[in-house]
Amino acid sequence: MPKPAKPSAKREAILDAAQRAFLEEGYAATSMDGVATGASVSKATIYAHFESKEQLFAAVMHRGCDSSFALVPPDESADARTALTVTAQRLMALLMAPKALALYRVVVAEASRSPDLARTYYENGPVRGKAAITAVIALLQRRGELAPAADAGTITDQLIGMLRAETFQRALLGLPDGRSLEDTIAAMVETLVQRFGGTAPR
Amino acid sequence: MPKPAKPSAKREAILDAAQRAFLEEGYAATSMDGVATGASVSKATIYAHFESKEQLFAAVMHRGCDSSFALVPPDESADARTALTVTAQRLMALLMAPKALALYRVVVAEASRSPDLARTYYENGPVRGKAAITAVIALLQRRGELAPAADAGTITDQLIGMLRAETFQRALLGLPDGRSLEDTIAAMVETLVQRFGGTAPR
DNA sequence: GTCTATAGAAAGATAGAC
DNA sequence: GTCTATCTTTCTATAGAC
Repeated sequence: MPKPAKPSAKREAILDAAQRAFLEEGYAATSMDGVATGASVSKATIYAHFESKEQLFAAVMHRGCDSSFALVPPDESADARTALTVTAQRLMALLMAPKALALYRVVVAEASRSPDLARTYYENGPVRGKAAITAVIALLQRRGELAPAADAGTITDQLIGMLRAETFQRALLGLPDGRSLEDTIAAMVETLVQRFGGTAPR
Repeated sequence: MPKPAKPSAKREAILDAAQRAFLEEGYAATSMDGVATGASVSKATIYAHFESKEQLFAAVMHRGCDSSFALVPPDESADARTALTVTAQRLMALLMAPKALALYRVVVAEASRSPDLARTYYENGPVRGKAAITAVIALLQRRGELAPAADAGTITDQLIGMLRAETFQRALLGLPDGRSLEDTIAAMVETLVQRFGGTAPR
């Protein structure tokens, strides 16, 4: 009966070691022996808690997708440029965290073999992140700082897209930084403000 | 002496089967037995041509990165909106091809263990693609259809970023399409034209 | 639940005949 | 170069004692 998700010291150690291994090596290259050693536990103990390697992977990854993407909204009084800049900085801090990058790599790699995982990741990561940013954009629109020329969701997609263009992709591939993150953010803010700026200085 | 890259029927069959396997299963989950079967060849024959699984992987993937990303430029006479739209459509056709997606997944997954591969991919894919699009942007700037407010490289990054935002990410994760590609392209074109449009109608 | 020990299958790589 | 057969290691998973 390896079902109950009761917290237990060994169980947590197994999950932690497994997460480290799966994120670093990927699913196929991770061995149960390695996880056992990493958790200072015998292999049999792992199988007392999890039915199979596949289920251990699912448990670990779904847990990783939940531990969440809290995007703190900018101060209400901030003007458009400030709000967009702060939002961008916080989003990039989330996306560029080593663990977030590793999680993304594994989810993408296993997407075809673990569709549930891909969906869970998407709903908890990108979808939540987009919702948080859309709220910021919508607020700026209501205040007349951004024109309602396009709906908030579209603007948000463009914002996120422009941010992930260079820096994120290079990080994902393990390549050294190209242009600076600050420059990318500033260019993005400028484009959105010039495009959708309402009453703001022109 | 498994070095000479002499073309040979069996050698090509091995490379083809290996490519199929690596792109579908990933590096670790691909077995040499599977490749041998897929190529209708014995395992020993593979080792007569390639020193190890790792070298076979490198050969296959580098070949895949070369077989290239030719981005045909739009007609010289096209105006900004048309040129940007056509360029976007052609770029997305390249990025969304199933093989291109599979290649990207594997390169990302193995980036930390195969830095050379990541670099090769980046130079042959994203870098070439960006160069091609930057040339288009620069031409539009010289013709006065786009303002030189930002350098062509920055505009190109924003263009690519906005395109890859939603559709590409969902495809990468194997999720069904969200908003339509046409809408994404149209919104991107509008943003860039409104932001950088020079003498064009405003 | 937790361990040691091991079963049983599959992996990467090679020997040797042709 | 190409094959069959095999070596050796490593893997997932389990049996059985405690």
